[in-house]
Amino acid sequence: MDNRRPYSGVIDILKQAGLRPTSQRLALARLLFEGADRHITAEMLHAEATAANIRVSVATVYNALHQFRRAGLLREIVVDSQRAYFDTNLARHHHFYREDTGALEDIRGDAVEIAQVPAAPKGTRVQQVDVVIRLAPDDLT
Amino acid sequence: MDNRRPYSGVIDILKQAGLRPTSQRLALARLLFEGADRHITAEMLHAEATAANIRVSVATVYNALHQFRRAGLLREIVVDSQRAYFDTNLARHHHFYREDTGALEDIRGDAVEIAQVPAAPKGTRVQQVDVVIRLAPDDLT
DNA sequence: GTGATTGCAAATCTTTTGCACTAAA
DNA sequence: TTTAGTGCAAAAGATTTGCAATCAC
Repeated sequence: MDNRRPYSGVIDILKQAGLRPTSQRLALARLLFEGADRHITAEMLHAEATAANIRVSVATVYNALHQFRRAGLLREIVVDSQRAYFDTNLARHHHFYREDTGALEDIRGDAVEIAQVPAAPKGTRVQQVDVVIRLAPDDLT
Repeated sequence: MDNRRPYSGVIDILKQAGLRPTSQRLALARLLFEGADRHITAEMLHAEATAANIRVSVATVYNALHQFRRAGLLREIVVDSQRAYFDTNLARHHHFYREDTGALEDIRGDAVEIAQVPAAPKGTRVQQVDVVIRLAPDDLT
């Protein structure tokens, strides 16, 4: 086996997901998975890649984000009806969302207790329970 | 006072919201508020208006929806990062969302118990707590 | 009248698609 | 090789904007 290549951690992540470790997927995966957990939009990721001198088209960023999501490497967070956010934190958790700035912040899963979740309607099953706490600036004028 | 006009209920709703009861606002408000509570997108409302022989432009539908929301007559529900849904049910409540069909269903506010909601970060206040239970078809293959 | 409201079309923004080109295996 | 992946530009879908025409008061 060839273990001399750098970034083998990220390469393995991609391989296990059944995705060819192409140079742009690798670069995007490094931005996403090598640091701390993060919340990101396609536009943000594309800008970061560009800033890091990685040439990727917007289409490829969208492709990669959705491939990563399908592979279970990312989770989509729906907090804005105009743009999609992705979260690298896969643990069960929830979010604070500042509507004015668009900033997202994690809430640990065990910090919110949801009791008596109603049963799913007939013919359906619960896929996920999302809790979003929307925040506004606390202007104490 | 002139009470002979039809739809005075809806007219009053608009007037109290500080919105001139123009013919298209009136027609849209009737579609929205005269029946049972409903979940609707701009596109759906425009199609309904058109089907009811009401001539309104798409832009006016968007304007009206946002004016109604600002006036507190509607609530926006964020369940899809591509389109905005509006809800005429103003009571505190939550939603089931079928990702495959886009169908929304209310969950009574008292049917979900959220315990230990964490405090809002410094400088912010909680505006709203949204719980979305995402549903998938229960294929018992 | 006159200021708010509308319609229309064009613009904008995010996301997707089609297709020729390139690169991984 | 051969097939998946990429870039680009164009298309698509939702929403907003600019501005002249129209309507409520």
